[in-house]
Amino acid sequence: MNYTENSNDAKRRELGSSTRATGSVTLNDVAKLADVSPITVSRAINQPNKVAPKTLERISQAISRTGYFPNQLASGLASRRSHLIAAIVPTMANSVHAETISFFCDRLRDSGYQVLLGETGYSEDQEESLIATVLSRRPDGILLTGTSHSKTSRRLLIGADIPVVETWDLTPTPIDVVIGFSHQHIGQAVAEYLLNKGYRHIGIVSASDNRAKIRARVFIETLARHGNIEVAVSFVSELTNFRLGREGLAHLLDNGFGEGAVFCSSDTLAQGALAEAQARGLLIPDQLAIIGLGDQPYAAHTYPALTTVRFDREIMGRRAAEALLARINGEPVTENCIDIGFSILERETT
Amino acid sequence: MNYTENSNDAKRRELGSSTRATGSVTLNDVAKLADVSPITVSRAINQPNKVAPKTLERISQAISRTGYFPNQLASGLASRRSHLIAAIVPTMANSVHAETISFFCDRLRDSGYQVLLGETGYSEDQEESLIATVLSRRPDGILLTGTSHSKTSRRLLIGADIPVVETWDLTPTPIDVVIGFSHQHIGQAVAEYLLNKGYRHIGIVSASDNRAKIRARVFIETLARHGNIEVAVSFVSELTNFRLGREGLAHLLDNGFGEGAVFCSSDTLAQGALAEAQARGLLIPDQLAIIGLGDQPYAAHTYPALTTVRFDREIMGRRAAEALLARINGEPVTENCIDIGFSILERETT
DNA sequence: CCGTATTATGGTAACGATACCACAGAAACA
DNA sequence: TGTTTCTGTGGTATCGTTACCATAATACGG
Repeated sequence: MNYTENSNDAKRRELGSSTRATGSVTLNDVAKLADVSPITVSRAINQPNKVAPKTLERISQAISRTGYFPNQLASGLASRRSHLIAAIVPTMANSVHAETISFFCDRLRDSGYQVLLGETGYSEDQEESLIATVLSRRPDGILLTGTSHSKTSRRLLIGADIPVVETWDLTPTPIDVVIGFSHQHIGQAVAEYLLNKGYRHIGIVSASDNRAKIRARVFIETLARHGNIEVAVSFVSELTNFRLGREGLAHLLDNGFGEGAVFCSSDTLAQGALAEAQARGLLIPDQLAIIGLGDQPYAAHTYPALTTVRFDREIMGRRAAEALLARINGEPVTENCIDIGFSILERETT
Repeated sequence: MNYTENSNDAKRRELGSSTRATGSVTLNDVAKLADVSPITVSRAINQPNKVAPKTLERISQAISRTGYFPNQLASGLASRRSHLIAAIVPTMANSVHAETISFFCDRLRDSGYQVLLGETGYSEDQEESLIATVLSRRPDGILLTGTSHSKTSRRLLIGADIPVVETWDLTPTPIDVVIGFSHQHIGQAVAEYLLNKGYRHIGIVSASDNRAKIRARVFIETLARHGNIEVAVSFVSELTNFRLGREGLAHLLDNGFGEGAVFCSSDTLAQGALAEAQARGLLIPDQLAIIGLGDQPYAAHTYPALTTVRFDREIMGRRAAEALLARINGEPVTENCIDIGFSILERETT
């Protein structure tokens, strides 16, 4: 009964348009119009200096006349270069990551690479499945957040044989390149800073993601060792927000923490803590000192201005992009472990 | 001189491995091992219910034995479904957009679609070139921020013949579907709210992106019409931050704006303004009332708590994803203009 | 037990680009 | 002028997958 259709199909094929034709303009159409071979059009687009000026002119006219634009899927398949870079972050809802990615995109903009985004929600399992999914797009490189990955994740990444940049942390054993800062050192540095300022009654309001936990651990250890101080601890979830900061400090205060200094594991938490302290009428920093982490844009402008730990997200995002591009282009990357450092910005809350 | 190489190549080809072989496991390898045809493996992956259980079992063993994972570039090329959705935002550094994208990704996670990210930096030109680049990846759908696009952009998008969702605004003439809220109505509603509260001395600290300018215009018009009030105006850049909020309010106060109410075009600006007011010892809201926009997580917890205009980024992100998926799957989308509305949350700063 | 509907599988030809090699003609050199 | 290098271009095969059609095998109803 569908004989008619079949013969139609056959006719269509004879006429040169296949059953699966999409109607969209292809490189071939441009080539025909410009009266050159497809490969020359391809060269005109990708290596124009290898094509004679007159030919180039004819081709670019044909391109604009047909409204052609390339199909990067086909290009990626044939050239084994997808011109895609995957970026995997815990969550974009945390503005420090959003900012890093923003700088990362900026740096990539004019390189012909585009960013494939994935969120893990701080879960290693989800990271693993995300990595598998993302690798099936054959990205030319991948940006990861953190240095802690499941065995399978590492295996997949190594097997993919593409540049990998890990960020937000340091490790002596990166998969490929790591760009970040030491969370141990931050824990220690903040502890020592507070000791030097003379604080002896110290608490911490901390998120519970891996990196925050490391900072908290070293912070607590350092204070125990150097000042024989027992730290009052209040852990909140991985995802932090203003409310959790208020609640975290409230928890400390309601459980006997009087006056002293509190290290908050993010500026968001610190800002919440600040509000809670003010709501309770505590004098800052005389009765309660607060130090945050991240140097978010608002940190310099809270009232009083927030003391915080600063690290440069612009440098991290940009250098991550540069490292990936360098690796992709086969340039040697001399350092595979880049410490961007951090600093403590003393403002008015300590 | 390279005859030897040629004959090597020929030999290699005879042996079945071509010059361009990549070494990676393909569907064919799996098919051979499972002793079925490639197309059956493809079906086993994409429509497992169409394959006999025993065959399925053999294939999935072959897959895990070989460590195969699919090449989505090839898949996309052959099936004309890239399973890619492009998301274009002004900047991820603005947390309201980052959040929207986060919810958007969440909703898409288990659908097999992934997000290709692009930032326009609030520039229409950059949006245009970004759209062209992105479309060359043949995404199955695209999310845009705002409803104002260049002619070329519109032409490209319509030509691409894929679902398009515009967000963050409303328009009677969407390209395809629009999900957002009315910036005119916000300008009017905030003006009326302040009038009803009895304020007669009113200022505005506003960003200068399209949507903020529309809100500002209607705000000013409404106050002129209904209260015969001349609004003190302080415009800042497109990208807002805390500092600009302080400076914006300072500008107003230094130019003769005494006591009254100020509408800030984002909570970020409002927070900065709040700090500036406090630094100057102004009583809030008695001497200076402030209303923001966005209901950022911290807005409920500033001290005093910030009155603001709220709209639901979760709903916007999620519904945008759902609309795109529905369109892609050919389901009818009844409404092509979805107003998610907004509300004024009265807290302590007004 | 036969004809029909359904299920499971395969062969072949795309999808739209680039890699690889070959080669003609121009330019450079002896 | 003859030889060699360089420049510009094209032919063909391929990248790894799926669409389309065909067909064998099985189930089903009377």
